Amino acid sequence: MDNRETILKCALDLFYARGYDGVGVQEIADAAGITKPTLYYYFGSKKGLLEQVLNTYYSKLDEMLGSAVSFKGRVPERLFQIAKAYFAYAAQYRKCYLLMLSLFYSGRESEGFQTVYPLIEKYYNRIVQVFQDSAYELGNMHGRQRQFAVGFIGGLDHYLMMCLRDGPEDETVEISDEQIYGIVHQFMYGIYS
Amino acid sequence: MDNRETILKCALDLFYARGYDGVGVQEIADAAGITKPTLYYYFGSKKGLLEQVLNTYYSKLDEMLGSAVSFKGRVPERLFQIAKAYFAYAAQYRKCYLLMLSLFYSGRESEGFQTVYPLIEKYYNRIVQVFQDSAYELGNMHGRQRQFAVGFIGGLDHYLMMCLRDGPEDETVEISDEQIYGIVHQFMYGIYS
DNA sequence: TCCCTATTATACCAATCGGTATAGGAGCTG
DNA sequence: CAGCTCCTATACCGATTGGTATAATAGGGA
Repeated sequence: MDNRETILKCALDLFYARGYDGVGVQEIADAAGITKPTLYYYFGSKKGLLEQVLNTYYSKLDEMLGSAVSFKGRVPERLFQIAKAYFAYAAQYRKCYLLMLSLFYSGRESEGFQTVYPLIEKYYNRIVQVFQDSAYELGNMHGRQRQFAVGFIGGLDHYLMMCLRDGPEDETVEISDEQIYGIVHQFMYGIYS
Repeated sequence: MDNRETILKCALDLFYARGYDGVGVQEIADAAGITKPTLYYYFGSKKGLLEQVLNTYYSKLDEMLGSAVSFKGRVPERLFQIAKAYFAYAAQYRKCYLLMLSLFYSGRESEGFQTVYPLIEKYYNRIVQVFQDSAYELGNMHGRQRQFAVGFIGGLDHYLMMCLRDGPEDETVEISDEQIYGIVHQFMYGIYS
């Protein structure tokens, strides 16, 4: 593993554990076993480093979600495929996923939020599109496509955070198809069914 | 407004906008028009200041949720009452609510998370209890009370964040009973109904 | 050999970090 | 008046912040 990759990995670990603002550049350099100029040679600035961390791992989400979104079928099945891809990503790239989540929830004027926002918006719109495309099946949503998308992703995010955050460090958390099905089902049909 | 209150208010504003780690003590003192020793006289440390900010506004949530939780009725009606109280709190104490949310989502090893966690856990357990108490009505939940509670609060939180965060600063965001009813209804019966 | 580019470390910068030692003023009680 | 408590500001602490000027390395092509 070359220096660049080592730095990326250490930065992710530290940002995940203590937050973007809570970690200094020096500390990342120490963890990676290099010095600050090396870090600045590759990333230019602390913000540049965060961008690279996020972009590197976000591209994986984009891929994994891609095939799920284009899956043809009825709405429950499509949402299940999406949730499955989403969960698989979150489980595999757990730290980056949780880091993105925490940045998304952080203050609007913070550098972290501003860096992650464009990425999040991108995949939000993909999910909105899914509901949009399902208008013939779901009936008139009265413009609530966005609300559905927000509710759907919000449910997944919240569930994942609770599952992943408390799990053992550096160990893959298994989420079964039954669990995923249960969550999607609840979203579709409520808790009474 | 005395110095203590001024400091609390300014700290909340700044923490909300740029995060706990993103704001220095000096900046808070400047915003409040006092000096650092005054701040340290009242709060002892930066963490102490955060604790006081959170406790001050959290106690309101505790009150507002209290009567809603003890409301007698069937599950949908109870959840509606809780959601209503929760939304009222979030709208009224918007910055503190969103600050708590962002701290809750931040890294486990950060000071912010550790400060807010005990508070969050407290009201989470109250909601879990509601589902617990409704076992006779919801049937065997197979120990999923916690999952229901997480899903319910997660839905409210996510919805609120999207509503409140983008709204105009220092202006109350109105959330109608119809909206609240819609969200609770979706939680209970899904999006198909 | 010489040069060029890519990569790295030493040593430094001003500014800010959280926090404090010290002392002075205001107001009350005796 | 003295003495006390409450509150506040000046001035400072060592450590760390994000970031950089400079130069030394190493390797490849000519």
